[in-house]
Order: sequence, then structure tokens, then C-alpha cells
Amino acid sequence: MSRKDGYQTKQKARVLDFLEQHPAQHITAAELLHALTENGTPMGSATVYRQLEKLEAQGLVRRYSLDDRGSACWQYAGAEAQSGGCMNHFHLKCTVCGTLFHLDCDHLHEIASHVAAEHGFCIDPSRTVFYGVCETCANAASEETE
Amino acid sequence: MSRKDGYQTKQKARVLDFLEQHPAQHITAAELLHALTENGTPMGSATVYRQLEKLEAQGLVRRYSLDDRGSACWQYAGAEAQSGGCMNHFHLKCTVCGTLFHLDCDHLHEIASHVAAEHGFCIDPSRTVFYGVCETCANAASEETE
DNA sequence: TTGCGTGCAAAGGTTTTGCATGGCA
DNA sequence: TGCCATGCAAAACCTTTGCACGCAA
Repeated sequence: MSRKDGYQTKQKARVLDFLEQHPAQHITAAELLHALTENGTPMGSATVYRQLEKLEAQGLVRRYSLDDRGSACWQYAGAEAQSGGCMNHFHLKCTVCGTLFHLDCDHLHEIASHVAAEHGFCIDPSRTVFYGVCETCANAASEETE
Repeated sequence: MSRKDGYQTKQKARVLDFLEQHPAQHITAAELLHALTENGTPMGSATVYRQLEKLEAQGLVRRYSLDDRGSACWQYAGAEAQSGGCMNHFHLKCTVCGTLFHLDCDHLHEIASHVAAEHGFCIDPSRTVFYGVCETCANAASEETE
């Protein structure tokens, strides 16, 4: 996968470098743009979006729709992820405080198997997000109610 | 919950009526606006957004981020949904063809229980969307590859 | 040299906000 | 009558696109 991935440019390297160094984070294009601009020569926003688009097509980064606002989030999904390392990884997002939890649990792998077998649908765990309420917020809510 | 829900206006009734009559659909604000404008007196887009915002706060409608584009989707989540009728309802979205499947399966209810018990996170099934590839698209893809 | 990548600016679409007016209670 | 809701327009926001120039191969 190194033949038709386009030219090797500074901007491309900087985007990929930053994402590689923040593998567990989901960052928005705006945050990425801001970080890169702070950390060296400013970059055009169009370039960031175009690079993300290409990197997504190559499977090196992944696009999420986590944000409650209109903005999408991106995450590095490099070598290990492609060989299955991160495929068994679900996300939980608290709809109250907005925190994103990472959940790697054997029990959940059954879901994908079950749905694939019974419903003919192949789930992509790394792209799926469970919405709900985290323990902290649930406790806070129950205290308020009482 | 009828005291502080604001005034009773035509616009509010029209928005809620339309959503009630399309309980299984996820529609965007633009579609809703278009449908309401076609079906009677035109309505300001700001009003639609403000009504959706209030209805969401009251728990009568639900907001999703299904669209790959920037637009959010809305769905009626009225009386029955609140008493548990639609809470056991998951969604599957095919990342290839974009089709949204509705999945009501007992096996999946265990997930919520498990995550709540083991991970202290209370999943809201009706808000959660599984991303993956549906049978049709999977078959189409394998044919192409071969 | 060729052609992709970049940067800037402008356009596109979605959602929010300000302000004067109209309608519910 | 008081106050919320509406409508219009303008703004804010995220993302995409057009075009000329620069840089990798």
C-alpha cells in the first residue's frame, strides 16, 4: 500500500504523525488543525480535510460521528488496528457528560457473532458507539431526583 | 408533564403530529421542514429547530446523529417509548448502502444488562446505532473481490 | 516536466441567534 | 396584559470546491 498513496508531503506526514501520537483520542478536524497550527507552520483547513479523506480511504484513520454538534471526529487506525487489534473495541458515550469510554470486553464480542449469524449483519465494533449514561452521571441524577 | 411545556401553538402541534405519524422513521430537520411546508402553511426553519429542541428536552422526540453529512435525524419517542416499548430496540446502519435496519432481539438485551452490571454504564438502546455491513452489501462486495 | 498537493478564498449546507411582531394563557 | 413563540434575516459553524501556484517524483 505504498504505490498509489500519492506524494509524500510535509503536511501529510504531520497529520499522520499527530494522529499516531494520539491513538486513543478522537479529535475533530478543528482540533487537529489547531494543534498543527500551534505546533509549527500553519496549515490550510482544506488540506487537513483532504488529507483526512485520503487517509480514511487508505484505512489509516477512521471517521466517527461522535460529536453532538455537526463536527466529525477522527482517530488513528494504523497497522495494528488493521490486523484486528482494535477491532474488538467498543465505545461508550455518556449522553449527559459527554465522556467517551473505551470498552474492551469479551462478552461484547458475542454480539457481533450473534448478529452476523442470526441477522446477517456484519458489525464493525470500532465504528459503533453505545449511547447511555455513565455511573457518575447516573448517581448524580438519582441524587437530584430524590 | 403538562405544566411547564410552554404554550400550545399550531406549529408545535404540527411538528409533533408529523413525528407521531411517522414513528419508525428517522427524518432530518430539513425533511421535516419540507414536509410541513408542503402540507399547509410554510413554517420558519428556526421554529422547527426550536420546537425539536424543546420536544427533545421533554423526552417526546429523540435526536440521532445518523447522517453521514452534517445533519441530525429526529424520531418520535412518545408515550409507549417512555414506558419501555421501544427501549428494547437497536439500530443497524449499513456503512455501504446507508440503509437503517431496526433490530428487536432478546439476545441484545443481555448486552445492556451486562454492561450495566459489569461496567456501570446504562446503555440507551434506542439511541445506539451499530455500524457495519448488511448482508446484501457484503455479498456484493465479495462478488466484486472475486 | 508532469501532475498531484497546497493554500486561499468562496461557496455549500446545517443550525443558531437577534429582534420585532403575533398569539397563547 | 404579560410573556412565550414565531418568522425573517443574518450569523456562526463545519465542510467542500475552484483556481493558481508550489513541490514531489
